Amino acid sequence: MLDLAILGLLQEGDLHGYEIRRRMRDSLGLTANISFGSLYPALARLEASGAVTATERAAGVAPLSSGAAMGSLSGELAALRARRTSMARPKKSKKVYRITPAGQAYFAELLATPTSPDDARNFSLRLSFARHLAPDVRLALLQRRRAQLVDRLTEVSTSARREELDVYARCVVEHTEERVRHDIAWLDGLMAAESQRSTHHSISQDPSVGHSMAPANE
Amino acid sequence: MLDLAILGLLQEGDLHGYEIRRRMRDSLGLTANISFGSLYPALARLEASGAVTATERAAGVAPLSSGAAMGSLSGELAALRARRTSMARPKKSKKVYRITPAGQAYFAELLATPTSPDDARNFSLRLSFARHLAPDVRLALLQRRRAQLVDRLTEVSTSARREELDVYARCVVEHTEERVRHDIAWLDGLMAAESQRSTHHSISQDPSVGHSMAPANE
DNA sequence: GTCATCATGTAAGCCGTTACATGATTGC
DNA sequence: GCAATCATGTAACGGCTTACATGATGAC
Repeated sequence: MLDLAILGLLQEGDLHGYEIRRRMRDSLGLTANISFGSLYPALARLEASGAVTATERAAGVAPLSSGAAMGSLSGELAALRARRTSMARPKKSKKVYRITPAGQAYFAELLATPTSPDDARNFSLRLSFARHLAPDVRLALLQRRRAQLVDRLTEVSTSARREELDVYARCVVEHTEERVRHDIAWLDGLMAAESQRSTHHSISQDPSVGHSMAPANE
Repeated sequence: MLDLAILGLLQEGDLHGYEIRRRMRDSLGLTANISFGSLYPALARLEASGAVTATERAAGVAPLSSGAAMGSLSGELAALRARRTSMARPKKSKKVYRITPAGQAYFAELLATPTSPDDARNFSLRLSFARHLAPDVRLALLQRRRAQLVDRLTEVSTSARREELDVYARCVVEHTEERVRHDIAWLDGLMAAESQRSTHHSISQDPSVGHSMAPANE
């Protein structure tokens, strides 16, 4: 789950850990901030497994962007220069992560693999990265989620001992049910949009819009 | 969290583990079934700490309540039948749990204590049991939750780099935001109902309605 | 110069899961 | 008698949190 989120964010551009956390909060549908205690070990693991590479940015180095398009080259140079000039090996410095081809493969695998506790969080995360999926896989994702919600709805209405519940418990159950219905309607809307897109797919293949390959911002 | 749910359900009447699990699914707002691997150890812990007592049905042991009010009548019959028919001490039998005064105290403490990861699940659970709370504590619970959601909303709208997101990520974020707004409106409705109730509190103190002290069903 | 914020990490532990194993009850 | 379901448990493990510890950067 964490791996998927990290790799997905790194597809948009190079980032350091702190920034990854911020984006998880407000780019993904995540309710709560992920903790550093799980983020940094995850990054270390991904680096060890070759899914990402880390370039250690030393103190007082100019940011990437100056003139060129992709930043890591100047970044590496800057890091080297900084290491030469000032401190030999700063104990703590900003580490910028970049996804590798192996990491991209891993990401694709994670994204396509259905997960066993297929809850809302998992689904939201996958949907956030849905532009990396083939249209049919994407549609399957939506349909699978819809089927789950429908299952849950019928299950809830079947039990139907709602009259025995007190006001508060009942209102929680009803609110839950309402939310499920609402989510189903939402999914229906998304699926409709999907089929519309698929009819126009010869015109614009890539559903990505308004996306700038921004480097890690400072 | 689990302890709170278990004890809360046992306040409605005696239950065995399997039934507790079912009620967690459809009486509480729980999305997924709790697993037995966490439920049974939790029950064992609660029993060891004296918060609940377990009467083993069909073990030749008479249930607690011979003549008294609470309704384990069917339990007694089952025990009698089991004693008549077969083995003296079956290795596995249905265990019916009952909350103790100590358990009720523990429940009250858990219910009133605000939790650090104060997420939706925690809130739903507490709200389900809100009839056990004093009106002011209940209102505080609602207000605290509302404040959190509002915080989150402003936080999300502050970041507002939504334009940089692709269609899918953006629609996830927007749906999340919409859900938060909807939840806030829901809470507002609940709080309005609360203040209405408080104006009539001399007429009916106990907000519990339509609740039958059902024994563990078979 | 010091305070808040940014930034990276480690250690301990909780809470829950999956997978496994077993026994009792009920319907046919 | 056999299958499905009800019912109780154990063992191993995983993911994520809190609390702790440290260092760099920028504002004032």
